[in-house]
Amino acid sequence: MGTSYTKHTTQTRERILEAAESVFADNGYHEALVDEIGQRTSISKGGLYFHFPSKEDLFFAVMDRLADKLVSRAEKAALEAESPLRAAEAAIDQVLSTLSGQKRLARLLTIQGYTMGNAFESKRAEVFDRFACVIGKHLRAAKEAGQIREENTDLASLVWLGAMNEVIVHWLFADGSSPKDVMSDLKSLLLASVRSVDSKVLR
Amino acid sequence: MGTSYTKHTTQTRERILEAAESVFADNGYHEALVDEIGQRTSISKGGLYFHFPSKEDLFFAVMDRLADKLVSRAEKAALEAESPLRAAEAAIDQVLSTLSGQKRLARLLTIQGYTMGNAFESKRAEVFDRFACVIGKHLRAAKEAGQIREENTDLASLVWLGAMNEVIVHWLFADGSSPKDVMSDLKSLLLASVRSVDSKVLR
DNA sequence: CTGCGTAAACCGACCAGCAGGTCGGTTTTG
DNA sequence: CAAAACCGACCTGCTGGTCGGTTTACGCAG
Repeated sequence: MGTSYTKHTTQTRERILEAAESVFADNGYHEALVDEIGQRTSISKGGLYFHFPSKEDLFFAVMDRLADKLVSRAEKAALEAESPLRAAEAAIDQVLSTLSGQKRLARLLTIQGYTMGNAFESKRAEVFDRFACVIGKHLRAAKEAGQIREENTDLASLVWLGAMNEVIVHWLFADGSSPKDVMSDLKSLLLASVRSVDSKVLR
Repeated sequence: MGTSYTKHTTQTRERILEAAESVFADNGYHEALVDEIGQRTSISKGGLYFHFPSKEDLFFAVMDRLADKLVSRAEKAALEAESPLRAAEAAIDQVLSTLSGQKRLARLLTIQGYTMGNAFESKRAEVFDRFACVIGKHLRAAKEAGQIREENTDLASLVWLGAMNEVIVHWLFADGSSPKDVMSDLKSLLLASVRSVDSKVLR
């Protein structure tokens, strides 16, 4: 598997990423100290900077890694679904239930991610877009399969994503109901938002 | 109207808030310089600190002021609606169209707001909750009026809010379609998510 | 197997400079 | 003439990043 660069190096990088993830998750970007990552890793600052050129790059690497994990989970779950719409459903289901077990990760992805200055903006866009694409793909398929009424699937995936995000954020602050508890309600709301109805639209 | 504290002082405070708003909007919290606020105001740092005890407090004041403005706009718009559901619709309509004309404000409320560390978290929760309440109030009324099917109106308002937020954020990054352009699609999505249907739910 | 030399990996004391906050003094207001 | 309002040079803590030096890993010759 390509990337030989001594197994040891790769392991160390991974160790750093792991620790960094937790430090960033706890404190957000600015309040996270490089030194603390060093402490938790038992790697000196110099060592850290041997593997990553800057704090910012390290942060990006952490986010990428996280997004990779989650997106692949979501897509895997989607594969096992028996219809496009179910697939989209499964994707958000997966993300929600994963995150609801890991407050810190949830925090990192939704709130802390922002805690950088302008530099991060495009990164946040990138990460969120990846999720939006996963949802969008299945929604588009669902449209072609006639499962949904909504034409604007891009917008719909944005809405779904935004809804998820807000539910998570809300849970992070007011530790009331966990995302798991509202999941079924949430899913029916989101499904209703796009599903085709045969009845006349009344209002 | 209470707050006499010399008209002059209040004016100055307002001037500071105005400038601070624009500086924060441009740069986010961390990258905003107190000195720059001083520059744009022609008030020295000392003067600034006479009116606000810290940069953080100043930022909070800016956010509060902004939220006040927007919420009252939304509620005013809701008043003129002829049904609860229409009122909820009018509220988000108002917010979206206001923000779509002011990228910088939109930025401040959605993205830059986060750029503080943990200190801001509760503030962000507070501000967003205020919007959620406005929506929630009308949604609840709509439920009682039988206009909507959805039981969980709290969740629904979260979903609406999250959707709006995401649409705005997306527009801020990829400067494609403005919120105004997608507004009608968005509204039908959101309405569909809660509206009562007479047809059987099929899937 | 052993020793050796080179380069990768790692160390940690130190630096730099930035920006929030202070404070003694000055001006304005009433 | 107070007291409020304002000034702006200065201070200070903090923290990302550096860098010369040390240790470890590893290929290779003897």
